[in-house]
Amino acid sequence: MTEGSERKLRGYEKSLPIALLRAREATMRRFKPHVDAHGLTIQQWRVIRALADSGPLDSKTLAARCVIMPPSLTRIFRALEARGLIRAEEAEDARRHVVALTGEGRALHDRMAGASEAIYAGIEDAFGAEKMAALLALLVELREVAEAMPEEGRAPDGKSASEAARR
Amino acid sequence: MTEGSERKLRGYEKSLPIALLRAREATMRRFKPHVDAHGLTIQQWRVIRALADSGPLDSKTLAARCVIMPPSLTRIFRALEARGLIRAEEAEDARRHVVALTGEGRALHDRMAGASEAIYAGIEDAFGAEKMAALLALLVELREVAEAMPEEGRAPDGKSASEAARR
DNA sequence: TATTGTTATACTCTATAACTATA
DNA sequence: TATAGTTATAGAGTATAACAATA
Repeated sequence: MTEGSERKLRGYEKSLPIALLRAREATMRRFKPHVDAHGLTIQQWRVIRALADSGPLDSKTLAARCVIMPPSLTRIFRALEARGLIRAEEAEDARRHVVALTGEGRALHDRMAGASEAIYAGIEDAFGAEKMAALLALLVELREVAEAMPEEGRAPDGKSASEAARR
Repeated sequence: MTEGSERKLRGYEKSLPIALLRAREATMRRFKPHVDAHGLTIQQWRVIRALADSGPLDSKTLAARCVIMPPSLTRIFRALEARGLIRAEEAEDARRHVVALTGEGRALHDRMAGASEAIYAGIEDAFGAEKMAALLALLVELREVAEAMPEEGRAPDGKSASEAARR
């Protein structure tokens, strides 16, 4: 009896971005105390994990992979470098800022990885491994689909849509 | 050839929180220009949608449903109230701050709903309706599972875990 | 000229604690 | 005493534009 059931958009609970947000919030809550305890922010931890997983990376790649804006990354680099966890690396292209984990950074990552895995395993146990795998696959596919989309709902040229969005 | 494949945690790409974040980022990107164009922040739009969907709500409920911290909500209320989009409502319990959409707020919501649905439909078309439904169901279930979990990996009393997290 | 990244700037949100007022 | 919310405060990230350096 919400009084006006005429135009409900899609039911707040069934909105995809909101469902993604809430699911993320609920799972992140499990990891955050662990990350906090090591004096890292969530974003800093993402950067460290990406580097541990892929080796040295440049700023642009990290920005995309960690979903962090370049200006934020600059600050995060400074903070992690000041703690001796990462260091700048030589790059063929001198424009690129490539960073790598130091030994200390790798050690911190490895130290944190165990507890992180345990938390993950707890969630997977409760949720079910097959569902977890299915969910991950769907998330990756959704991301690819959404990234491949032009701008609005259709139009594979992606020009008129951005204009429409601007006003 | 990342040089050290010994301890990979889980492969950055297969981390659930990161997959959720990236999927959300990719989909949000479709909606953001639309929300921007109406002078709302994403969080403000979440509040408006929740109110449009459920009728008047108190601060605590909105905080949980929109994943917004109470202090942020206070500020958002002020901003939306200043624009005449919401108003405070009487509550039996005088401690509660219940807000409702005004006519103007409802009108704005309805005006935005069309384009929002179109964007949504575009994503659903590209992704597939069954997958979308499956994904939503998994997300809701994951959230419920994660929320029901104690603190760390197990222990259904949720005490020792929070202590462990503190140090 | 285009690209990569940093700076500058302004704003929003996060997060915690302390406080007020109900209940 | 416990709960709901606001205020205070500090800090981090978002976002955009402007700029520097390199390609």
